[in-house]
Amino acid sequence: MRSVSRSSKARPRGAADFAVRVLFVVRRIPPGRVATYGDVARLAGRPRAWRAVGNVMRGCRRPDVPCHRVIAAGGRLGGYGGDEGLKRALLRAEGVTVSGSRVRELDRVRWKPRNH
DNA sequence: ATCCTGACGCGCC
DNA sequence: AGGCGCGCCAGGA
Repeated sequence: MRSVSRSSKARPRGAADFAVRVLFVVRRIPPGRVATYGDVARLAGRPRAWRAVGNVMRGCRRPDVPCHRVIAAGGRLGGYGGDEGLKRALLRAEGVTVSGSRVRELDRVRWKPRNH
């Protein structure tokens, strides 16, 4: 047994590891599907770090990271650098029905990753 | 180490 | 239907 005694509170991993995980998760979201900030937080290993997820998204400007597929809870679009219209257009282009600032039938387009 | 800021979530008015 | 406030977490000054 590895009596490693890992401190539950302490983060043995790298400091910016959270951001890396978040980006990794977002990159796995397939086209036509969306995930809420809460979903990403949970998949990244921090169920209550939705806030931080948003901050990471804010700094993510990479083309390989489909940050437009990350929306707010309840199907609300959330932010997108102030260009909510662009986010809406991108989602619609992928087949996601968006009404106003709200994604319709969230349960249907919500990305459900398999338990790997 | 402390304080402040946020592409949030959720309840309540 | 909106808007407000509080709680949450990570990063930067």
